[in-house]
Amino acid sequence: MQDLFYIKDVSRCVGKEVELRGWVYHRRRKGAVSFLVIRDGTGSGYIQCVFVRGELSDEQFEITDRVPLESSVLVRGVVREDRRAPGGYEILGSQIELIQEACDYPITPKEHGVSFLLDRRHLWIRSKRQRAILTVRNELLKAIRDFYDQHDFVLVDTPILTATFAESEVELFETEYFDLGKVFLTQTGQLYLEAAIFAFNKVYNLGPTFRAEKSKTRRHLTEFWMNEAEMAFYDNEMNMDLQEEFVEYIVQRTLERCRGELELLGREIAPVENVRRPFYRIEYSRAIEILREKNFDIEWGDELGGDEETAISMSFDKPVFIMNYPRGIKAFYMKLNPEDPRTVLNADLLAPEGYGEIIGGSQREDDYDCLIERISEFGLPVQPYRWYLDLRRYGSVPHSGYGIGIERTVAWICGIKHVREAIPFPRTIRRIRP
RNA sequence: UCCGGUGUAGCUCAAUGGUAGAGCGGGUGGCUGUUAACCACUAGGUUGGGGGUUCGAGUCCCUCCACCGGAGCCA
Repeated sequence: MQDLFYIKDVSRCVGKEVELRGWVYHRRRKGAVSFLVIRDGTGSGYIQCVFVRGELSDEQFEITDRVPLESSVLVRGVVREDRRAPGGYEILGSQIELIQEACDYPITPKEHGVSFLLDRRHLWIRSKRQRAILTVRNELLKAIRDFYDQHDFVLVDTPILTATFAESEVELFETEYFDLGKVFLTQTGQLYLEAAIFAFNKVYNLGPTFRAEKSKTRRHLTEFWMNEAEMAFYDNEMNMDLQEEFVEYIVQRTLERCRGELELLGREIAPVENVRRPFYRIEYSRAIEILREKNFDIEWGDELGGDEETAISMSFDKPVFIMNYPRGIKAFYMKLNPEDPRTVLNADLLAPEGYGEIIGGSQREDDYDCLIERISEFGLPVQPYRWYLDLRRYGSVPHSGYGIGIERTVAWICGIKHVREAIPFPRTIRRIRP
């Protein structure tokens, strides 16, 4: 097969005749010279093609002057360096073929509202900013997989259709499952990862999860991606140590590979560079004190809402763990704190700059009887958890794990305020298309 | 579900209760180095739907709808 030319390789092709295949991003004409900026989706992805009347047929020159934006074209020409060209390289075009003429592309180089753009998300992802964000997402996911590979974790894919549910109050999407009644789209693969540590010791998953909550905030999607990890013989401290190493790695690796994208997005780089161990660790009780000092009307035992999380995360210049929440507001599977049984051995990690919770983690209850008690404390039926309880009967060990929200992490790294731009095709309460 | 906000040209937005406009985009023409090019001309509207007040409603009132933001809940 013949090698295709890609814009990302342009610096290696100076002086060569190339065949560029891509889409018209921008068009200008100055008299007998017309300029087409073509993108092909590779690298930074844009190159200026220059066409001079007389150097190609009138018919072809006409195409360069008329071709609508986002039409697909093939351009033949010689690559050269030129200071006047954006990016420093351009193609002096000798031939152009219109592959398909785009008709009335709806997204123009001017401003559009978010609603308009989300209705055209299938086209919007071609834009510079959206490509930058999705590139960061891609590099972040690669960094996540590499981290686990380097730390002897095994990828265990957890099911999306499930019959059990881990946290009672969360609303789930339901569907009828043949003769077996109602099943749910998963909200977490954690219980399955807990089973898998007995086979592989350290495991992780990476995939979509679903919440039917009617949330309408910048932090929520109904379908979002989560990475969860579960480690045998880890206590809550070791769990936090690992999360620090993990977050530092994925953030710094992504920064290293996506500095250009972050600059394009206008992201301030210093706070991202500052994401280095150690992070801060405070008790839930201390968090309540801090909030009361800031005049929040909050009592020990209350949930931390969005505003509270923002206030705490703004108080620290690095991510901060909030440890040992009251047992009543966290999930049944979390191990009670032996030093203060009013609380559990957990930690939520809040990203700085007001981004709020990106990780929730805990040590799990590993004692059979305690777990049964906790299930009933939450008013949950024991039957669906029979297999999960088995794990406490056949070689139970102390273990811990966590889950990180991919879109929230992407939004934080990119410095964008809404998670819906951090996923290619967002699903929200009001949006299922495109 | 609750609270707040917004619906005017393809898009982004103006318009004291008194003739519905601009910029961009589209179309036509001009320009031999443009950088969101520029210049000239041009087409484009049941002001979200319905009802009401008024001599007169984009503007005020009622109602419905759609969307946005936030709360609750959560990653």
